[in-house]
Amino acid sequence: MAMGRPREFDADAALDQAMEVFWRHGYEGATIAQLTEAMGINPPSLYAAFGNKEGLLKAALDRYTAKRAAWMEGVLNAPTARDVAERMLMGTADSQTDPDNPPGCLLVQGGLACGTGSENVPFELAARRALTEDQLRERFVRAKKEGDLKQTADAAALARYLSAVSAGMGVMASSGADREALRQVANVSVKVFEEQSTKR
Amino acid sequence: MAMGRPREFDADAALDQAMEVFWRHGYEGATIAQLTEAMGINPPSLYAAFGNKEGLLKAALDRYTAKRAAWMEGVLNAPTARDVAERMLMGTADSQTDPDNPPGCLLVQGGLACGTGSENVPFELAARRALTEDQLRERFVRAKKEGDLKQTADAAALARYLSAVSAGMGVMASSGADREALRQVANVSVKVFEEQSTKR
DNA sequence: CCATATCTGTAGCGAACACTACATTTATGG
DNA sequence: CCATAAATGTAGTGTTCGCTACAGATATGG
Repeated sequence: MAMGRPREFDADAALDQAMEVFWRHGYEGATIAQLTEAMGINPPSLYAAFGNKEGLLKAALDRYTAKRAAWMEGVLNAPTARDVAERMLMGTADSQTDPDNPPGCLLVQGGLACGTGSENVPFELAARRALTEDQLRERFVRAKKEGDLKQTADAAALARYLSAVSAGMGVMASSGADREALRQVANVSVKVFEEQSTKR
Repeated sequence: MAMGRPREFDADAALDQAMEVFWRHGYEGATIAQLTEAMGINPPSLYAAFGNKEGLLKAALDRYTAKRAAWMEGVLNAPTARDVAERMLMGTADSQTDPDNPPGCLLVQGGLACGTGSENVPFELAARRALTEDQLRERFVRAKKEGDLKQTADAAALARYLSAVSAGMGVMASSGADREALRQVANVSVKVFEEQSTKR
């Protein structure tokens, strides 16, 4: 069997560039011309590798979550629920205002409402946001078992709350909120967990 | 001076329909064809009345905030900072899951990141979100003067926090979160204000 | 009743969109 | 060294986008 001509570009490096275009302009605002230029390839290479624009988005989202996995593991490994919340929100504040990437969060501004024909893009983003929320909820269930979170605490509600605050910070960051503003929000938000924690 | 042929459609009623299209599909996802059909007019009437697509969005945003003004006044008239927060977040949870309008918040999903040529749409939305945050901040300054909010409380940070939570709830609502889920977030969020309030 | 001014509907403008046909190039398997 | 298979670059495809020219309709001012 012949194997065909090998790909000349690095798919991961190209995805990093595509990710940034989607991040900055949203799914519908990003054009194939912008994407191919940033990726350093021509349209046929893009379509051969990723199928279509939506396939490219999914691949970029996979890479986005993969890159954040290590950080997220560090968040979940914090000793207490309160520390999980603090690491989560402070890390979110910092990454959403990191000059090395576009402001905000790809999973938020990538496309909350889309036009006819792209209806599942918002669902795609929502599904990936939900994964983080699930991880947090399970972590808080564990925190209750371990006793650092009150038995009366609602793990699902707390996880949803953290998810909402992160998304809200993403909205603010996307329109220019600076790091200090987001850290203020994080600091206020964490107080909820101090009230829900057992005294030490 | 001649006055010309009078307009045959009701501008406010047409704006209500345009608002809903922008709300459901976002600025870039909404097409002129969808807008004109929903508004019951033809493109020349739209352009004569609102200039262009962005002008129509601004007019729709004006109407959106005008319609919410009465509700917002009720929020700010709550007796204490804690009650302001509760009314704000509970009302947000309800309106963002009201079956009479699209899920979520127009000022959030209308367009956080846009393509080349629509760069000021996100700023337009952000400016209007900032107005609400300003109102909240001033209300919390008043609450400190009136004594129901601790003197150590940071009015600006609390306003930003409420703004972030509302936006985050909008993100969740846009992807199908139900009313109960948003109310859970609201309930958790309000706890911050109980800690920042003076004992009674 | 006419001149002027504005709205309305039809019809279509140029540009940009996502996407692809096709010939060429570059690898592998035998 | 040839047949096969896949990626590439050029140069488009048809469609949809926001927007508008134009002619006819409908009001007012004098």
